Amino acid sequence: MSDILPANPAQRAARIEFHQLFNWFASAERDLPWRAGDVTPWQILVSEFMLQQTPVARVLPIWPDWVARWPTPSATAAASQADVLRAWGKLGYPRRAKRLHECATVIARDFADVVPDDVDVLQQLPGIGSYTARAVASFAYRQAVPVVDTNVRRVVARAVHGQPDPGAPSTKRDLADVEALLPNADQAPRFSAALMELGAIVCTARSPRCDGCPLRHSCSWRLAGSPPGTGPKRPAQRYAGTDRQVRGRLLDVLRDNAVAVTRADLDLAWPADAVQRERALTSLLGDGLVEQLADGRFALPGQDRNDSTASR
DNA sequence: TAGGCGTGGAG
DNA sequence: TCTCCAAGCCT
Repeated sequence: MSDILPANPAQRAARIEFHQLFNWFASAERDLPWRAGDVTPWQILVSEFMLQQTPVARVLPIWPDWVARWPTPSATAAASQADVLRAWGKLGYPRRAKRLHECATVIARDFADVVPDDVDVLQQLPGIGSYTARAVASFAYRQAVPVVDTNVRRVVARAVHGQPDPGAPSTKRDLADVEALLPNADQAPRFSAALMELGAIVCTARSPRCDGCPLRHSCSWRLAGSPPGTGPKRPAQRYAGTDRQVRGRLLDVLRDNAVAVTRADLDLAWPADAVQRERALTSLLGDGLVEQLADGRFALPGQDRNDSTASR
């Protein structure tokens, strides 16, 4: 059927076997709750925030409770930052939670509580970059825009370009690559979802399951004999002992305490290195993820100061 | 544009 | 144990 070929005949040279891909997706698609039919654009946006650099398995237990508690931008905006940061829990990169809250505030205030459907408008919102803007436009609003995440980049690198791994990210080139593959309007969102799914569960970074790949007969990388990659692009990002770990420890203390804590409480979270601890705390204050009260204690921003020593 | 930013599971 | 990596964004 021509309707699932690339819209431009010249682009058909790009070797993605659409029928195979769609057929595979029809049976292999994971039953993820944010893909259900009654999910709103805002709730899809929430899932995209959570999925930024965080595996599906970790988002799965958080998202349903979150969207039940705060179903709309205005409901989210009405919550305190402290409540949002606690609900975010240990998903990681808590700045995302703060930006999600800011994003909700802007949408409630400036967009009548309706998530914008324009990629360029979306991308101006806090915490929304190229990928997230396009994911919302495509998955929530069914637009035929390219959606490029790390999975798509990897699948295209292999299936189309015959490379074991994607090159350095280049938004412009990556978008052009996927644009050239995109089927016509109706099929585009499902195509993007299928490509991402393929990258997530078959064409994986570490040990691709090529035997079960719907593109195995046309994949350029496969046809080239699956030459090995050259290792990670970005040098191993260590975690143990870094400021990020210290920030995580400090924030963990604050999440666990309903009342403001003292500096001594924070010292216990990272006793070994006072200099590093102070640096981490300063950066958290700078990021607006922690605030210091007039009495010197520390709390999550907007937290109730329901403590005996609080003057009021 | 390179590097900072959490966390934990898999190999 | 240790390394890699997971639906990125921001400066």
